[in-house]
Amino acid sequence: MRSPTELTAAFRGRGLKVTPQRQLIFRLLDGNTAHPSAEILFAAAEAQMPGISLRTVYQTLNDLAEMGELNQLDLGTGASRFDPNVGDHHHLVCVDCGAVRDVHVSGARQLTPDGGPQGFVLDAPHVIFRGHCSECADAAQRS
Amino acid sequence: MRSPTELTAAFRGRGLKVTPQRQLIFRLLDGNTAHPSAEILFAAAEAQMPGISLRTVYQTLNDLAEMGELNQLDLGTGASRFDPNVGDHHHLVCVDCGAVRDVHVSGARQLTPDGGPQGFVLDAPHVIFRGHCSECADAAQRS
DNA sequence: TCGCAATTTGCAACCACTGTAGATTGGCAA
DNA sequence: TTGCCAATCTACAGTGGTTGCAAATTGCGA
Repeated sequence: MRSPTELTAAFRGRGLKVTPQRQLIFRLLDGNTAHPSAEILFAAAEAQMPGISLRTVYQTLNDLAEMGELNQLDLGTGASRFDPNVGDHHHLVCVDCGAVRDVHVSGARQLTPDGGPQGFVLDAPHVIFRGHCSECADAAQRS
Repeated sequence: MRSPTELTAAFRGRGLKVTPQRQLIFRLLDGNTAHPSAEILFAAAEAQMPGISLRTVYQTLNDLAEMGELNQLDLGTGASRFDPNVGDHHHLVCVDCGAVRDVHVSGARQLTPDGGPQGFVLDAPHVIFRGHCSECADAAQRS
């Protein structure tokens, strides 16, 4: 995702308006590596701008995703997670608490389906490592 | 997933009962490579057993997944997809129509996160290739 | 500064899925 | 073979995540 300033220009260039609500969401996402859900972002936004609606958060996230500024991830954690890092990377997912961490995986770009793409026109592969984060593994150990 | 006959024994062995509804679902999944959703399976089941409930389909799918006979896949297509193939393989997903195809990917097992597992205890990686299947790519071409 | 299209908000609706309860039934034990 | 009872089935309500809609508001180019 580009900086809040650059996004402001990008939105205007598309005929989209730049509202205080959107600027707040830009700032909340800028440099955010927590892979927040819409609800989590809404909670953070509400703390700074009481009265902002969840609907507006969804709307802006969808706009950003459509512009390619944001990756929407479906990792089986219940809600979609939003990732402002749109570079080449992959994900570690804790199946207990839903924590998500970015990771680089060398060799991932070179992966191809054995036997060819089966007629599909394919994007780059996405690698998901599921498991238990240290906190959850520790908690399970103790119990 | 094992054969319907073996599943019958496995269910009884766990103190679970084998009902006509469950046997039907076993048969619908046996050798099924379509990665159906619960709704799709329900529609197929209802055709052969009018009156069967969606709740029962979910219940049985959950039981099978818990027993490790079925993989539940969250691929961002709206609903969970169920895969009776529990061997080592990966997936091609059409982002237009939601079609899913099994693929083998040589080298996938060897993938690891650069910089180590970050404290996570990890399962085997899962590789997802998103793209457009031939039908959807053709349809987009024509329009 | 104006005007209008884009946006925001609140709320209803929708989809996928799960909880619950009462009626039913598989399957073991006698 | 029968009887019992826990497991199951169905119907329906409820939940969580997300989108549709309409009325009121507002950004921003002319």
